[in-house]
Amino acid sequence: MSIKPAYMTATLAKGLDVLEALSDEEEAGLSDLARKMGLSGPTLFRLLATLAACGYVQKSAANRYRLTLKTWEIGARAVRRIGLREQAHPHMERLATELDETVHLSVLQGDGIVVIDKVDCANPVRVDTFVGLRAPLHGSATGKAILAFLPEATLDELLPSRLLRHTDATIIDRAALLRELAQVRRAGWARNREEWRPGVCAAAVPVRDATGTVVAALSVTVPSSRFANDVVRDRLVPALRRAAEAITREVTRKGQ
Amino acid sequence: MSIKPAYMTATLAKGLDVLEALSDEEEAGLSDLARKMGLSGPTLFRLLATLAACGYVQKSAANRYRLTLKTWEIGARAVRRIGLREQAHPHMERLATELDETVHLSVLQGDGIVVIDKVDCANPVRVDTFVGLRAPLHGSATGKAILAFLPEATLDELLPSRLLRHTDATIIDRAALLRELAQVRRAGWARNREEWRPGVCAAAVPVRDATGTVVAALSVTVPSSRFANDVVRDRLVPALRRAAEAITREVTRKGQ
DNA sequence: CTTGCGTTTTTCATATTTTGAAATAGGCTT
DNA sequence: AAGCCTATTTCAAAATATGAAAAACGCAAG
Repeated sequence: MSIKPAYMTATLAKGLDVLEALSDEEEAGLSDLARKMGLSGPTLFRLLATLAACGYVQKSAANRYRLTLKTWEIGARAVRRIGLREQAHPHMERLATELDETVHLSVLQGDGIVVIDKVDCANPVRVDTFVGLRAPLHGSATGKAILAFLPEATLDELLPSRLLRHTDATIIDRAALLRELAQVRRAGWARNREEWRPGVCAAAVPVRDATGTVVAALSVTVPSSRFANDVVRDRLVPALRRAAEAITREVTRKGQ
Repeated sequence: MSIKPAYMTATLAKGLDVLEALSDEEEAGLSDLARKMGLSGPTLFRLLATLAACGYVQKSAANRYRLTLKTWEIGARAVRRIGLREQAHPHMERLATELDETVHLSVLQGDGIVVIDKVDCANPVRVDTFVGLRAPLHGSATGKAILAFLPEATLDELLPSRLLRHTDATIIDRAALLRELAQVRRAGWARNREEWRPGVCAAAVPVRDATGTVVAALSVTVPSSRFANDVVRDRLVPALRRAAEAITREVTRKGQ
């Protein structure tokens, strides 16, 4: 993974790659991993020993390695610093109950969005998601709701020249996406109709902080069967908007 | 941080230390951090460049560095693999409502416990905690509830020879702690009376998986003023126990 | 109990990488 | 414009990481 800019300590990069590789699997053996990553046995052995010594990885009696929760712990502090989550949560619960749909709070992270909190609905027919889930910017309602309010320069950096196709409905034409983003800006909400995962739709609104900057997005993720246009317009979007505004007020109050 | 066992690639260890150092602060400048960590400017510069290239760190226009959510994202997958959380959450909500106290789900991680989920109570007088919080094994109800059911060998490894004192009430005598753990085993629940943080008490019960192994602990964290003995015995503990059993049943069912 | 294969761990000489001093370039303040 | 602090770049020296090969395991099958 990752490009190689001028200054780069190779060993650290390799170690981080190991971390990432491990996060893909329940657990892994040394030689398997070495093959998969193109590292020599001894090298990976030492990287893993270091990761283990630093507490990022655990080695079982059977010589299998797995991630500990240390990365998560470190990251949790970063998430906590965003704040927002505690203040948003009660509103998300209310929303999930009112709409009986799964509600997500997500933020921009790298070239995608990441779900930092969610509240499941009671409805047994629901989409499988989880806190920590990453979604593409151009293929998610959340992504579009955030993209639409970004400075143009940032947007250019974030959008790759070739938008990846995930389903038949994915918007891969840059101009078309920009048109849609303009529409999102006008309407104040974004939608995703099976553009990333078949059968999955969503509606999202931006969440602003006290200064009016968009810092996150609030969304409901809905199976296609329940995503009729009028329901979205008359039920989902108004409720989302109310919740987002309530969150902003909350943050503004708490902020001072 | 961290000891230096035989096999250890120094560069990776340094890079990980940088990650940890950054997690302590909102953001940091290069020279400050270099001083604080005892690294030379250029070295830290390269480590940060690598961390940035790999997406773990972001560099602002003003040359300030801060963690991204990448560590959290990686860790979130590990947490997700534990499962448990989704299944436990509804029971935790019920418990928080019933008792009007903050409920935590925590697991063993390194030489402490880490909160992997929580549900706040409505009561405005409550203890400040957060998902991702780490607590000492011997100074928390959760820690004791987990310790008590560990194989003796593991327990020996986990408990340092000198238990750290956090408050006047902290149990720092190993023999006393072992006696208390025996008591926890007998009673099936553990308590913490201001042993870690002044004013903060808690009661915890172990959570077992389908095989009967203790995999987590469920706890209520309560300000001292509400932690009367009879309340704990008659109200908190029975409710905790019911919830923990319900979670175990849930996990057992879902597992097959 | 032995043999043998696959894995992990250790050793070690070599090549590479990392390192920090010093020089350079930016920024910001006065 | 001068001064001070921080970030970057360069570069030769020094420390480190590297992988081949050897050694140690662990395990399954004979």
